[in-house]
Amino acid sequence: MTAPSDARARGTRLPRVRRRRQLLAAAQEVFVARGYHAAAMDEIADRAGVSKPVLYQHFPGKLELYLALLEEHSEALVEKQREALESTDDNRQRVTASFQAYFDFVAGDGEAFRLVFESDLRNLPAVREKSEETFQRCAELIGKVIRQDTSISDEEAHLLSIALVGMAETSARYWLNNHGSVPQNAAEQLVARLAWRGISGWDLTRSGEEDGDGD
Amino acid sequence: MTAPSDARARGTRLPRVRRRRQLLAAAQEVFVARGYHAAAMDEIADRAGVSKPVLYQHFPGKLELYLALLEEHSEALVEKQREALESTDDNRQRVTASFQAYFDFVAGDGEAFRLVFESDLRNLPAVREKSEETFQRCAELIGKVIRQDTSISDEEAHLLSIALVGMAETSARYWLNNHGSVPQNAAEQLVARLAWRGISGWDLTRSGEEDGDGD
DNA sequence: CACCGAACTTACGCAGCAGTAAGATGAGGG
DNA sequence: CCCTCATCTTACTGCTGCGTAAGTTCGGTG
Repeated sequence: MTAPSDARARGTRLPRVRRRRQLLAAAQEVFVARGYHAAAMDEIADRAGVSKPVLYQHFPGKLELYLALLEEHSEALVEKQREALESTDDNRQRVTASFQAYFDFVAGDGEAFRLVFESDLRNLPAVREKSEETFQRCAELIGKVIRQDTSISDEEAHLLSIALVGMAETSARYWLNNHGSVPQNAAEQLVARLAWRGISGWDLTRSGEEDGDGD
Repeated sequence: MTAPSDARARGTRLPRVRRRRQLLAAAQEVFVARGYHAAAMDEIADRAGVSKPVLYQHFPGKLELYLALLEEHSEALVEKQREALESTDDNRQRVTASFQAYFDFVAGDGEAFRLVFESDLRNLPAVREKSEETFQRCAELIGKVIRQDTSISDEEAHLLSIALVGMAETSARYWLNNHGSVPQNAAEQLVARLAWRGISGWDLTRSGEEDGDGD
């Protein structure tokens, strides 16, 4: 039960780029564990086995350090999502792949998803914008697929995508926090099925329908 | 364009309970606008037309003040949700009512929903627990309905409920932030339809199904 | 009308933490 | 072997903002 990252080798000098990578890793751990506000620059430096001014030789301030991480992981999520949707032409498979991508993102990379989904700095415009932009880009990727294969209006497709992304994000986060009760695979499949049942064949039913009542 | 709340009557003495209510209202405005961290006790006091120590005669500290508001609005949401689900026996109607309740909650009460859904204090256990508890209670209300009318297993029903609540929360928040593009009514209906198509008749299809591919 | 207690004020202590001089240290080239 | 420059350290400053000590005003009651 020692520190998970390298506080190892306290007192070794590192070339610039290597040190920078390590500082980012240390910062991620601390920001994820404590959130932005409770994270102290001293602790980040400590965890990297280095003193505070070194941190300031690599990043102009706490905010920029945080934004670098946020940017990196936001991009990673969108990219994962894009790959998932391009991985197949079958829309049923696309839904599965898309949810899998969300769950993978949440399950991976030292819980970095908390920076993107649970930032305690959303009141800062720069952060809010980045978060929302990421969310929207994911939704837009899905919206494009929906529009492409249906006659749903742009506006409706957009809102439906938002709802689906919200569903993915929420269930993935919940699943991770209550690990152990359900394997990732089962959780993904279940939620993907819910989503697929929701959107598939949307064209065929129109606004007035009652759709039975079996629940 | 004066201050929306009562900084009016600076210098009037108020009986204890009345002052308390007013302080809570002032605090809500500031916490909603700035978030917990950026909210200053001085500003809250100012907005109530009073000096800081008065605040401390009503609440032991910033945190307790915040928790009082969080508690109040969390309870309101769960209650709204409970009423919605009890308002009818028709499950299709229940879904509509449930989403409507979410949208109403988000649309109402000076954006108090931001305290419950977008708190920048989630890293504090007390706050995290309250938020998650609220979320779970909403899901549980829905889960109970699902289980009651289907043969879905408890675990599956629970995860499905989580997904649905996530969908509601996300779409309601998104809808509010991008007001104007769609009327509340339309947004509610659209998302409710997505949800209903997702869960209704779940029993009839089983795990292996392909369910067509019309998108 | 004098007194009392609740409601309120000004003015400060104090702690945590981002960011910054100014100086030490060590690896590599001449 | 010594000079240089990048890397790193110790030790500080300054600010912001919560919480409080001590003193003031005003409505009501005997």
